[in-house]
Amino acid sequence: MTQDAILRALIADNLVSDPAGARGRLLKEAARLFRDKGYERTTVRDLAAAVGIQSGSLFHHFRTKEDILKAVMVETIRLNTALMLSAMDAVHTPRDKLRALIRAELESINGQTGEAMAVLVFEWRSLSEAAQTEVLALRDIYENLWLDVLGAVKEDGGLNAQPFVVRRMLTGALSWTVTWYRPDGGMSLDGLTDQVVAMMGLAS
Amino acid sequence: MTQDAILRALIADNLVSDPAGARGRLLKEAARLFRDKGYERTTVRDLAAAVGIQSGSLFHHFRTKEDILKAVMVETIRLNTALMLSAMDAVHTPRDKLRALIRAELESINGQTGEAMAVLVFEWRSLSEAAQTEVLALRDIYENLWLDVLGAVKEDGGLNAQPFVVRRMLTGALSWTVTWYRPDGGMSLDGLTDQVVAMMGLAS
DNA sequence: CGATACCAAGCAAGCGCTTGGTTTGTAAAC
DNA sequence: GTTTACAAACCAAGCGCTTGCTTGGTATCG
Repeated sequence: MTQDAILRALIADNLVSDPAGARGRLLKEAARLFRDKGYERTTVRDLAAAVGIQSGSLFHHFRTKEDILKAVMVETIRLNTALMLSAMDAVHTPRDKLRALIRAELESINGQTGEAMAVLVFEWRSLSEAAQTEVLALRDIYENLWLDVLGAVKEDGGLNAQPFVVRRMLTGALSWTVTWYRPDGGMSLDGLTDQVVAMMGLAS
Repeated sequence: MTQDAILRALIADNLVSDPAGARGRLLKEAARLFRDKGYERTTVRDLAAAVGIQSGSLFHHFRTKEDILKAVMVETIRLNTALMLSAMDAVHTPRDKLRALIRAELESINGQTGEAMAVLVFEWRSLSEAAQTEVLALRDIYENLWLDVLGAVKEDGGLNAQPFVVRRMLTGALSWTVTWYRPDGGMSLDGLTDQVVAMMGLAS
């Protein structure tokens, strides 16, 4: 399945909003504003202006401002979990799977969904505790996938550290690329993936 | 020099505030509040209450709320640069120096100055651009130290990736520990350092 | 006596969100 | 094939509250 096909399937199942629709457009603008200015500094008036409506009209689509933040996060996790599962199907050795995971996460962070992924990392604390719990449950599938693959690579002798520590280190390292990596610079996403693999002493 | 001696020297030079004084106590509380609730969600009333004064009285010590954030960041960088330079003096091979840097940064993040370090990472965008530029200049010494050591390790054959990429990956990975690592859990700071070194395929 | 540290009170601006009413799209009823 | 019905989408206005910060005055202490 292509990335577009995956997106369309999720839209059909009502798991993510169509970016062409009013709700989807709002979420896209919200992700951009939340990343650029932070959730707290972004006002409902900013959000409304970004999609060309009055601030009060926002509350026809979302109950609260926080619901918008939560929707950005939930839909991003859903999309990226699907993309990641699909990327895994294409390869078969543990090391290839690890590379595929790294590559897929770098693409999430620095590609189309990058704005929303940055929000997921940096605006986490702006969610109420109740919402955090909800969103966390969605991340479990995603995280267990990583741990399984890292465990297999370790079995294989390609890793000396503990999988759960490595996963957390990679979460930080890969998320952080959003602050410095520019896809249109001198290094491609594949090149960046190579660097991460090389850093782990897993030359391919 | 012990860590305490370094701190005292900096206080004497007026480069960081004495934690016993009014200003130092406020900065300590500010770091804690900014980390726990975020800069925007922390009000000047919160800050004042934390040190037991009226909100208006804050502005006798700091011109603006942003000045408090900036002071937290500046003093933290000064202290940690000094600690890191000192840690480097104790060892001599490139690999030992790298380990010392990793260990020192983990200690900055998860030890005494952890609250302020988390603020440095997560509240960066809350600084005005002018203040960001100022603070960035201070980080240069610190960062060049890393690049020199990583370059030497690469020369040594202990590294396959590019030093500047590795430094950025490590920045992310080590900063991120603040979200999950607990010093009072099952793993010591030295153990965590071991894991990072092992992950890089640099078993010691 | 003068500087330093603080308090009590409150201002102007901006915030999330509500309200009551109008437009727009759609589909059944005649 | 026009009319009627009705919900969804939106606007204009503004409420109640919180925000960072100011002001004028009062303790405290070398």
